[in-house]
Amino acid sequence: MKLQKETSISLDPSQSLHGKWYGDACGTAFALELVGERWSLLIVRELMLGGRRFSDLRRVLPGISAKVLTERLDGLEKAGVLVKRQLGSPAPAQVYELTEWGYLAEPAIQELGRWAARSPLHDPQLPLSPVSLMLSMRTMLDRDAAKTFDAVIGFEVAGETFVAELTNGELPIRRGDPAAGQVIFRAPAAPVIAGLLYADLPMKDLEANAGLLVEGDRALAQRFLDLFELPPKSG
Amino acid sequence: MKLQKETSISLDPSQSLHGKWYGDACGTAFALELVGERWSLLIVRELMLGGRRFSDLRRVLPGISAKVLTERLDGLEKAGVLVKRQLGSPAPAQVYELTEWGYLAEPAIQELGRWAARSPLHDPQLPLSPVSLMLSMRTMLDRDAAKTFDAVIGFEVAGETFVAELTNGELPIRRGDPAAGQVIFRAPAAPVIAGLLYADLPMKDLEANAGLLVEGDRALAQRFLDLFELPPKSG
DNA sequence: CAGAATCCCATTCGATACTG
DNA sequence: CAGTATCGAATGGGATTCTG
Repeated sequence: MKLQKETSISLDPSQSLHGKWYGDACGTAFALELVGERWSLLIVRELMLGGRRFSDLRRVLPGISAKVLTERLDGLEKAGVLVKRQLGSPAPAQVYELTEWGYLAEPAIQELGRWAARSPLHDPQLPLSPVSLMLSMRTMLDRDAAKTFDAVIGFEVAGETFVAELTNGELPIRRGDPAAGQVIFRAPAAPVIAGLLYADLPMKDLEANAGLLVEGDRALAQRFLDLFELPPKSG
Repeated sequence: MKLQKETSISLDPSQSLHGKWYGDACGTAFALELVGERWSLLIVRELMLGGRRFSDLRRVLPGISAKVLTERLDGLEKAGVLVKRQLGSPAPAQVYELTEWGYLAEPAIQELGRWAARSPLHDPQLPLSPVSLMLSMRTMLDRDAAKTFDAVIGFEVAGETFVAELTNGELPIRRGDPAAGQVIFRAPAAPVIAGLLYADLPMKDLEANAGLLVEGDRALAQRFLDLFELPPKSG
């Protein structure tokens, strides 16, 4: 009798996914139904560059409790935003991964970030996760200036590694070995790189006192860094 | 014992605007700090086409209580998203209006809506406010197809009136007398127009049984309607 | 009618402790 | 490591009432 509907999602639109329904066909309202709870969108953000494990998420979301993380992962899975995958290969482990549709949330996340960054109250000096940093680069890239610029840049930030491949004004980023880059930035924490990108702090200073390490073509590195800037503050 | 926090809002960025802080420099996290609470973003949405009064907001946000609306308006004012203005001209009244920066949230709201509309779970048949409808048109407009098409369209939806002026693939919308349009759509409720735009229901049917009224150049009307479509469902 | 103030219950949060 | 279980405290928000 109660086959899948119970265990999966009720498609009855009068039923909320989490009990609080705006009763509104507006896509924005529905989006809030899906990811409007505290922490949800930040979890999606952290998965945006590839699947992560439970403990990874706890680590990069300072302050989230195991209980809430469990609840949110459940909700997001029911909403079709992510899937939980069992990896049994080397050691048994489970990974949470965005669905195809989940990945499509990136523009929304970016627009929210771009907007908030223009608030006079925004403080860019706070801690930042490696993924946030990498995504912010996609948001803040000056695409026009980048059109005539190809480069492969490696990153190692707080132990996580990425490769960014600038081509045609696009900046795909994947997890991978940074040694593949013409330039490699290594930093013990994301805000160091953020200072470089957005506060225009000199490489040398950060190398001297913030643990930054820049390997490879330094001129290319600087040209790359100049492609990024925060949107102007409003008000 | 703990007096200071509750009596006022601190602008110290290490202090939350509403007591729950993500402690994250990521713009998205800060956006959620500002508008992440239940109802907040929908209030912003409803103000997107111009200031509204307390009771207007209560009417178009079915289910919000006076208490919560008051709290959210307070919070949004402190966050710099909106301002409360006293109009004393004809009758004393107060209007909530977005700040310049508040208006800049439209792309974020639209991207969220566009994303959610692609969910297989989204039901476009629910109630819809007039403002949601008008904003959705800006989201779902096929800008390429619209580039070669100029038109002025009037709307009267559930008693609210708007003028949309299609030019250069842009669709500015303001409140105003719909009689200014070459075509005027009148409908008792927003979903009627939504059916026209997104479900491709025939004008004639809706005129016959949903209270739709189309005045003016009907061929132009149909051409205009053809410019809109929902994004493809994902998954 | 606009909105502040109060009451009150259900929900939610986050910390800690515990389990396979 | 990947979660459950539990519990006290805080918050959410609906209903109602009060003020101008």
